[in-house]
Amino acid sequence: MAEGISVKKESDLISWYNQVVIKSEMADFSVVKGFAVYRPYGYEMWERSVEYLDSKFKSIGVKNAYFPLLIPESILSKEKEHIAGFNPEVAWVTIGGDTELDERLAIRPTSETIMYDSYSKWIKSYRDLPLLINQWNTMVRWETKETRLFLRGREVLWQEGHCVFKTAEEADKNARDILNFYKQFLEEMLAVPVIAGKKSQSEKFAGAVTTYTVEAILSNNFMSQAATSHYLGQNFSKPFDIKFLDEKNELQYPFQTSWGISMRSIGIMLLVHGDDKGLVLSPHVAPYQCVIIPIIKEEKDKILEYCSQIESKLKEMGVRVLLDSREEYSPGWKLNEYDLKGVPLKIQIGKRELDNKNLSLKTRINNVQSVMPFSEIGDVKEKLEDIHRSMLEGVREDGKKRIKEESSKENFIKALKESLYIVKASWCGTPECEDKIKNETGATSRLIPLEDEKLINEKCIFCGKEAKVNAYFAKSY
RNA sequence: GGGGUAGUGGUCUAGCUUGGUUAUGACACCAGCCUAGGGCGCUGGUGGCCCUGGGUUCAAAUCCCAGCUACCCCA
Repeated sequence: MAEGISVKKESDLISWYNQVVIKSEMADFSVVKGFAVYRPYGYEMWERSVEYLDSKFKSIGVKNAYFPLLIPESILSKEKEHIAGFNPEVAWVTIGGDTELDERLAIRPTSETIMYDSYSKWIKSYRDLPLLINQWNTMVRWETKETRLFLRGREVLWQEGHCVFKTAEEADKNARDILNFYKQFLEEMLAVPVIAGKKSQSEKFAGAVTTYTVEAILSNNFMSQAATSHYLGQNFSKPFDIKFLDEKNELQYPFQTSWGISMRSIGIMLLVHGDDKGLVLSPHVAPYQCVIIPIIKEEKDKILEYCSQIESKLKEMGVRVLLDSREEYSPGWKLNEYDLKGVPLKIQIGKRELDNKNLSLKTRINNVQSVMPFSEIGDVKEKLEDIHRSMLEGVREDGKKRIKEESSKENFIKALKESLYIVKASWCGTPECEDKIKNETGATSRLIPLEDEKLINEKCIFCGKEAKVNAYFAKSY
């Protein structure tokens, strides 16, 4: 059984994170670097996430499909920027059995190329568009940096959507609509507030025209990219020879999007909400939304019967509930255990509750205790919604305080170097300037707001040239 | 890409400097008893290729080299 967390979240975020993830039995390291084991308690949250997102995608007509794991080098290399971006982290298959392959095969780092090879055969006419396909799979990127459970692996569970449209407007709208789904998912399911924006030239996806992103703010003033959605323009349709005849019988290259969210989103939720006692889960993804802990001194049978009564009532209401009537563990032990596991609501039932026909509730987020008459047990659902809301709003408020508009270069560098706060500043947006910022501070631009904003300053905060946009800067996980 | 730190039953660890009986302790786990409002108590028990491979030595958990894994710092 699990033991407590021995590191404070504030003093060492990564040690704390590893302990929380492993001790709560969400995930574990395997023998291969960067390849994690996701255990039932963690995987169940991913399943819930998949279910939510899948129905969102399907609501706009996206269908699921499956494309091969392996991509021939010649196909992967068709789009120049794309291969240049991914080449350093591709894992290759070069031998089958004991036969050297004529052409090496990439384990997909992402599937644009292999999918668009098929798309070029399928798309002939405007009547074939839009083509809206998604796949749930895993990809492999050979990370050389530290790998982390959920947050950065060499093998990553995710979904990748790949859509094709007649016009640029439709495609760009699709990329933005999907970004909005991601934002909704992160906020409604994981209680993680995010900021939506565009990526800079150097941070965008290799081969994209525009990369849209949603980023979460962390307690150490880092930002973490939770999902991205790319408008690809005709960058892929041209090299892959995807063409359609329009209504006027003219050949056109279509416009494309690709978009993905991975298990990293779960890791971000853990970072954002966890505390020194362990996980703090939103009721919307928690495997158990509440746990009933019997406290037995006398009248054991009556108390247990009352517990079962509460359990079946909650189940009837559609609440995911666990009745832990194991006698070999004390109530105190169980309270700590379910704190570690992040169960949103604990219900303690002893003689007091039995006699008064009520329930003692304790919330995970703030450890507040309250008493509820059994007759009002229907309010538990509402209580769970309250928990989700205060998790979301609490972090949203906290996040706002971590962002500062800045126009002094000196403060900008100091703030980023020491992660004092997230800096919003006006910026020229060039890759050269971004490179220098990264070298000097260790931070990068995380996003540029979607809507045009009034510039904080007319000059770029770093190089002093003409500013083009406002941007958020922070170190990132 | 460069440098550093660590790896001992499931977990955390002692031992390593200065090589030498049966590898230390706590927790967890198993059996039995006892218990219950924030990690109950007692008794007994199971469980180790001391990360892997090589080297030095009469002798290696201990010294040396390499690899693997995790973590940290720098670019």
